[in-house]
Amino acid sequence: MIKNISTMKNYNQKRERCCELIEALEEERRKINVFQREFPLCLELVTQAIEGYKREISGTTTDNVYGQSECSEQTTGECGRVLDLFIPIKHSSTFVEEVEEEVDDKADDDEHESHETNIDFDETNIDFDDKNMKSEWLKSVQLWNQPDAVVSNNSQDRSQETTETLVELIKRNDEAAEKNNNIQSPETTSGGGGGGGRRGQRKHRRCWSQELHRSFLNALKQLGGPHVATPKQIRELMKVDGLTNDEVKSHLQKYRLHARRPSQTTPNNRNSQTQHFVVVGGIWVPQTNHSTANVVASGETTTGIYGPMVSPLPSEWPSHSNFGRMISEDRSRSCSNKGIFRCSSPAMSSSTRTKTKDANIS
DNA sequence: CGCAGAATAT
DNA sequence: TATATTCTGC
Repeated sequence: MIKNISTMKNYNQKRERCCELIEALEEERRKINVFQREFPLCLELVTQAIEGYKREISGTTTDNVYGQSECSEQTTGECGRVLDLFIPIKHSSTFVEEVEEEVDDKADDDEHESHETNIDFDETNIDFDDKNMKSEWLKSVQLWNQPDAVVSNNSQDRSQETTETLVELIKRNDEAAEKNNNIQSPETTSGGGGGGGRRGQRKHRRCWSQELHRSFLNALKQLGGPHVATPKQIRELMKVDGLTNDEVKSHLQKYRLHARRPSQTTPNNRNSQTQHFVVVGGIWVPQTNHSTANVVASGETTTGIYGPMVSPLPSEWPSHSNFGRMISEDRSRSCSNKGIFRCSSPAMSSSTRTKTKDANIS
């Protein structure tokens, strides 16, 4: 009895969900269509997924209730994966969202899904080079999430795109993502009118596109380097709408970490403190010129953002790279030391800085 | 309190 | 690994 009810309910849920997904997928497919050449497989996969779902809600009704997992295997190998990957795109429908969130949470807590209720395509099943696939997919997903901005943007450039690589597409995607970010971040606040609250709900991940990062670096530069610049200042300088201090702070933290590590690759016999300086200097002075760039470039091939970020944009930097002009802007914080900072004693490392600075002020 | 930075979580 | 969140000290 109860079982039946819950079963029914369950089924309806799934059905609803499928419809939703189909719609979403179809929309997505339209979008991918534009990139058909670049993402033939994606297109295919999405198409298959759609078919799979359609079959699911039309044909195999009853089995479905119990046979969800079966479907994932049988309907299309991809189907399950596709769904899996698409789940994160929660469109509207609070209900679905609710359900999915639970799933998410559980999955978060322990990757081992024992809840029979839902579609859990064991991620571990997916062994073929899904790792790559997935990341690619995710990127694509991001892409499709973009408002038409991307589409138009891309279709516009399309002619040249023929020769462009995925990477470049993705870059473009990044840029658009930035726009998107600006839009979506403020929306985080309240989940709509009602009871409100809705526990923590992590913020949308800010994606630091190249543009954004460049802006960040630019601000950093103007402020006198990663060690003197404060998140707030940076944010103000960047003038990016929707960018929060926390985000900048986090990014800055990461940046500093990256800035520090590569230093070890450049064994600078001195003490570690000296190292900081050299390297940091290298980063601050992103001259295309090899001697300095070297420090960074040779150090890390890994990141792709931090090292490369500096060198690949030669045209950008030199133009405003008048380092002498330290826009000392304002703020008590970023005062005096600016000009002399870099040449000042190595002893003044990041940790010391704050105190020194404050001491100077007070 | 707000901010910055480090530490930790996801 | 990249970003978010929390913890601390000022």
